[in-house]
Amino acid sequence: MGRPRSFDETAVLDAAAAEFRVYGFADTSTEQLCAAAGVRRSSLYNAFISKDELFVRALERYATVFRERRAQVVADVRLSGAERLRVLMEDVVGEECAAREQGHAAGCMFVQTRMAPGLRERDERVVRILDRDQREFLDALEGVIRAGRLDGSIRADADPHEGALLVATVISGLRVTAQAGVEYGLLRRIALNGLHSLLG
Amino acid sequence: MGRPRSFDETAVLDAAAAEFRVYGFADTSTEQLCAAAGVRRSSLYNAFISKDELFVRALERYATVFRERRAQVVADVRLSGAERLRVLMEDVVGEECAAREQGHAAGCMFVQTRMAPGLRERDERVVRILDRDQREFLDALEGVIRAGRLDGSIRADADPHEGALLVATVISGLRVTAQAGVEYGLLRRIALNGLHSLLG
DNA sequence: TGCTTTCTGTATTCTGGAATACAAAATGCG
DNA sequence: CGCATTTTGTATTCCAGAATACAGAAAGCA
Repeated sequence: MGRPRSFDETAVLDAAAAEFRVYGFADTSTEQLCAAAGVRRSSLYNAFISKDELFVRALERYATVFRERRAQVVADVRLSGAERLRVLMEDVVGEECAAREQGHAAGCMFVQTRMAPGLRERDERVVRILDRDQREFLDALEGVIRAGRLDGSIRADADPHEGALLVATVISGLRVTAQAGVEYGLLRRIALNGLHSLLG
Repeated sequence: MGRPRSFDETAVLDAAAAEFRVYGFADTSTEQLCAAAGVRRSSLYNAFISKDELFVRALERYATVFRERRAQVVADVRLSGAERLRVLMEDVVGEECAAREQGHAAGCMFVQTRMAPGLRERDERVVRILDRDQREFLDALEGVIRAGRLDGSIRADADPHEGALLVATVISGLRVTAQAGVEYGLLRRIALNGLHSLLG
């Protein structure tokens, strides 16, 4: 059946996503992608058709990785609703700070892409992925907030839909603020203060 | 003295900033800039040396416009501290929603630029502008929060420095969330909920 | 040992868009 | 008017980086 692939397709997608989320689509060259993934250009173009196509697939991959990580926390019934929210925030802050230690910012493919109209127009799949992920995330958050209201860890007068949007907003904000070089502890407190209307 | 400029330099910078903040540096072509500013390419290159140079100057301009708008609100002693914060949020939400009516998103040159490492590296002035503006904004916010604590409109236990960073974070988050097409009233409530730890 | 497919490596083409070059008309000023 | 400088308009150059081409070597499998 011919020589098999010597590289792992999803590993390449992960590497590509890691580059894209930091430098954005336009400022990531194909050779940069090759270097990051440890794959020759010919192989890259053979496996994925073009830079655009690779981007879409990397975005898909990025979305599923995130979804799974989130699902872990969201479904963790050992934690109260409030605790689950805190862990989610913790993850974001940790990720950003860890990335900063390595020199560059973590970035976020969603934030990057959402702020780039050109990218969204280039391929309708991009919009679909973004929208689907956003909706799923908000739904999950709503569930957590409802759970928190039941177990008493979240204010009873908190609107789940509104609360979910607030959490998402604060997370996006943190990703931007983190670029300015705010230290870990402070960033963490900001995150919690942002959710004050939920956590009381 | 030769033929004078037929266009207003700052008007061009405003137009350029308007394009950049929506489409970002890479996805804004020079002819797009010419069209937006109503100026021929030759004139553009004559007045501003290059696209890079134009970007830096547009960013500078963008910063001063924002600074002045903010200063208006921040210095308005007729309003309580809390009210001033509310007006600042209101402005952001209004701007984003107004832009959406016109089809495209408002975007934000600061958010765009801060999330683009390539852009920051291209010119040290970019970093300087970003940092200076951020510091100024945070200082102004700190002042407002202190004032609010004195006039009783803001919780006495709110830390000014932390609070300022929270406001800035929520604003950045709103700019991202707004891209997802959240309606005005909801966005407004999110903004206020984000400041709950300050406003009580 | 063939057959097939992927890999390595390098060289080449293609292309969008930034930047330059002029020539000629326009405009203000002394 | 004559000088200086900016505009208009088009045509051209230039370049980074995406994409293609292709010739072998490598690797699996029947």
